[in-house]
Amino acid sequence: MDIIRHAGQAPLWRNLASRLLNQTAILVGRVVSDALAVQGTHRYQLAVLATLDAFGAVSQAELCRRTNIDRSDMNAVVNALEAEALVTRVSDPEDRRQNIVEMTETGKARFESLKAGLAEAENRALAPLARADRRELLRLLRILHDYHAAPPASAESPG
Amino acid sequence: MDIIRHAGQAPLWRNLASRLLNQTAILVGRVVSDALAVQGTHRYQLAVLATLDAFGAVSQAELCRRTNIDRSDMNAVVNALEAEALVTRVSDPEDRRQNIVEMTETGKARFESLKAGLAEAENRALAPLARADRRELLRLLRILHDYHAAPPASAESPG
DNA sequence: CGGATATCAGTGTAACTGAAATAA
DNA sequence: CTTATTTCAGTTGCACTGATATCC
Repeated sequence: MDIIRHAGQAPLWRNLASRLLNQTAILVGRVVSDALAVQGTHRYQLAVLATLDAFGAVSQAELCRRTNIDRSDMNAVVNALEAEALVTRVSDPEDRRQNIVEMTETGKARFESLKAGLAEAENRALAPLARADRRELLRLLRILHDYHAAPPASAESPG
Repeated sequence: MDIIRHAGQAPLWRNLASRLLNQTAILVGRVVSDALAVQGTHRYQLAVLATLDAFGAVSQAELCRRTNIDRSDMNAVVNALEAEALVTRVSDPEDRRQNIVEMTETGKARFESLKAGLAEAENRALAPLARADRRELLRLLRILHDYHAAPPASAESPG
């Protein structure tokens, strides 16, 4: 008799880390993206706002490195944020190749508002995991991520 | 002094489960997809072969439910597998709406060959994690996945 | 010159949607 | 008539590439 639950998937497939990561990322990502969409914001936009909040005004290239968003997409994201007056973009007088992107007061307010919705969404997304398990999951994911990710050059410690 | 490594990302962004899942899935997925590509196989194709290996001949709709691949994409995947003679597709005499998809001997051989390359790729992908950590990661991911995923209707236990 | 930046145009493709045809 | 399956045509969004102009 078949009393095994969640027997819907082939064992190999079910135990494949790559596939579990992919599927779970889609499902969890949907919860979070939906929460952001309620406030009319995109995942990429949150990345930029969070980075500006943490590091202050930086160039687009710097934003790319810190968020892992492509330079091409970053341009579009900053365009959108600028159109909503959430950030300003001014040419750096000391290096006129660069744009300095800075959060506006509106942007900061939006970011604070997003943080609240985000915490709630992540909480729903991680609902089946206890506190300790959540921390453990994040820890393991960070190890994997940092192992595979190219280090953000300008942010590395030299040692 | 700045001796913190991987300080390149904003704390919020760095600690967001949704973002870590997404990024890590991309990086790990790339390792695995590349390994499959060496054998001329797509991620979706592996999903189908693994499911057929575990459950025997089933319909396309059943494959969709068990792999979470869209019906539309599934059609294309089975087309490709059939073109390579890795599976056969015959109309079910008992329900002529359905196609019964079955692995050929060639398909079984391909699957065995894929399994070897796959194990090696997953091993490389999970390299920074010790055995216990790998098991723990899989366990946590499965909990999250199963919590959010719609259960594959026909495979659920009744209780 | 080389190297970095920002911008624009376009590619690949994973995931998804809508609708038609067929059959239970 | 409703529901399920397969199939085709098309859409959306994410990640990425190539080229150009500008500037250090």
